[in-house]
Amino acid sequence: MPAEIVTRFAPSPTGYLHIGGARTALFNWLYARGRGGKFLLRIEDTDRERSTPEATEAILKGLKWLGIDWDGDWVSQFERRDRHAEVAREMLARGGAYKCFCTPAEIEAAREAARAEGRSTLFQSPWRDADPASHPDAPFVIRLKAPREGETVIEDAVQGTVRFRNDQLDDMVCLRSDGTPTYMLAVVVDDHDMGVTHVIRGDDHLNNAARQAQVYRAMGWEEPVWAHIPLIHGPDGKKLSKRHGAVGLEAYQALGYPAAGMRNYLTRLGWAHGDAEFFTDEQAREWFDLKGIGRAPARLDFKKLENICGQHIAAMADADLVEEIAAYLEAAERPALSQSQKDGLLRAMPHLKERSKTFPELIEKAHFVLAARPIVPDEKAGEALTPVSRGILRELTPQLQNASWQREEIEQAVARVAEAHGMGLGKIAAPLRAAIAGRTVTPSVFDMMLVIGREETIARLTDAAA
RNA sequence: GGCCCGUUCGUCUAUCGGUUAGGACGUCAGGUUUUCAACCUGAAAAGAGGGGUUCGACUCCCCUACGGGCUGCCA
Repeated sequence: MPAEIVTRFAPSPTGYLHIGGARTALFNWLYARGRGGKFLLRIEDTDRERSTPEATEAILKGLKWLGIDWDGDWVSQFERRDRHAEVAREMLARGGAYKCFCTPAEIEAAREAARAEGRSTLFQSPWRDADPASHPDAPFVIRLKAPREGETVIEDAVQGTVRFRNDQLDDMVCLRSDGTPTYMLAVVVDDHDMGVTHVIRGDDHLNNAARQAQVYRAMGWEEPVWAHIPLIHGPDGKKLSKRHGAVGLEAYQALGYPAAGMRNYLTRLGWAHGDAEFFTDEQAREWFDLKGIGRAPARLDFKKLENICGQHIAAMADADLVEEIAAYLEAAERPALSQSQKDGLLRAMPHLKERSKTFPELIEKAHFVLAARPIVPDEKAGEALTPVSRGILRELTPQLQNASWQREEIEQAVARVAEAHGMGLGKIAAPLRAAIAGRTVTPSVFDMMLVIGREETIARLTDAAA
C-alpha cells in the first residue's frame, strides 16, 4: 500500500496571492484532503531582493479566506539554506556535481555569441571534468553534473510521458557563488525532506521538472509524482496579468464573491468530473483527481463565476452569510454593519440570498432593510403616487403585521387586494420605492413587507405615501 | 533560434474508435411574475487546417498554423 499522500503549495512571496496560484493550492489541498493525506505550505523566499513579509502575509490571508488550511507551520525556504548547501556539498562529494569558476560575464558573452551565430545558448562549463588540482582560488558555483547522453523522462500525471533529450539540458547551478542555494536545488531538497509525494504545480515548471528529476537521481532519492497543470489565462486567452483586472485573490474577496463559490469555480476551471458544475466542498474532495485535469489553459469567465457564486449564496446558511458579508465589507473597505443592521439582514436573508450573485448585489437589494430609520420619503417620487395605491397599503397593513405569516400567504393576500382594486402587484411597489428615497433597485414588494412589516414601519411608510 | 506543452459551441467542459458530438455559463426568442431577480419553454452555437492508420475517427500517428511555457548565480 502506498504511504500517506503529501502535497504542498510553494509560492514565492513577491506580491499578492495570484489567482492561478490559489487554484494550484486548491488542487493540492483537495488532492491531499480527499485522501486523508497532508497538505503543506512552504514560502519560497530565497530571493531576498524580492521577498517581503507583507507578501507572505498576503498569501497566508488569501489561503485562509479561501478556506485552505495547511498542516503544521509553514516552512521558510530561506531558513533552510544551510541544509541546501549541505546537499550541494554532498552531491559534490558523490561526483554528481562540480565546481564551476566561470564568471557571469564569461557566461553571458558565450550566450551572446551563441545567439549571434544561431547556435544553442546552452552553456557548457569547461570545468565539468577539470582536475580539482587545477581549481583556482576564486569564487565558484556548484553545478549539477547532468548526464549528456540519453534522455530524462518525466512521467506526468497530467501531461503524460514527456521526454527531454539530455543534450538539451545544461548543468544547472545549484549553489551560487555566495553560497546560497538556487530555487532548482532548494525545491528538490525541501520536497524530499518534507516528504512530498505529489508535486502538483503550474506547467511553467514542466521543463524544470526534468532538471529537478536529475537532482533526485543524483541523490538517490525517490522521485515524487509529477502533475503539471495548465495556467489560467485572461478572458482574451492571454496570460493573466494586471491588464485583465483582478489578479490577486484578495481582490476577489473585495469584489464580494463568496469563498465557497470561488472554491467551486476555481476547482471546476480546468478540471471536470463529468457534467458536475455545482458541488460542495465534500463532493469536491471526494471527486477530485489528477485524471480530470485538462491539458489546455483555461480562461477566466466572470459570468460563470458569478453564476456559481449565486448558487452558493443561495445554498449557504443565513447566519454564515451575514458573517461573511461583514468580512467582505471590511475587505472592501466599506462601512461595517451595526448590530441592528445585521439582525435585519438575517431576517431578510431567506428572500435576499436566492436572488444575489455577489455580496454587493445582495447588499444593494437589501437597501430597504439596511437604510437608517426613520426612512425619509422622497417627496418628489411620492407625488406620483395614486390614491388607489395608498389605499391598498392601508388595507394590507394589519395583515402584514402578523410576523408568523409565510411568504406565500402574504403573496396571496397582496394579490387578492390588488385584484380587488384592479391593479397589478408591481404597482404596489411604487409607493414603497418612493418612501425609501428613490432607489433605482426596487426590492420585491413581498420581501420588503416581510422584513419591514412591523407596525411602526408600515405606519411610517403609509403615512409617507399618504 | 532551440526545447517542451496545448488546440471540441463565444467561455468552462463531456466523449476514453462507432453518439442526431452531451451538459453548464453567456447570448437570442417566447412565457410567467405588471418591479429587480428568480423560474419555464425554445433557438443559434464546436471537433484549427492538411495528410495518414482503420470497415469506421473529435478520439491513434505525422505535418502545418495558432496559442502558451522554458531557455538566469529569479522563483
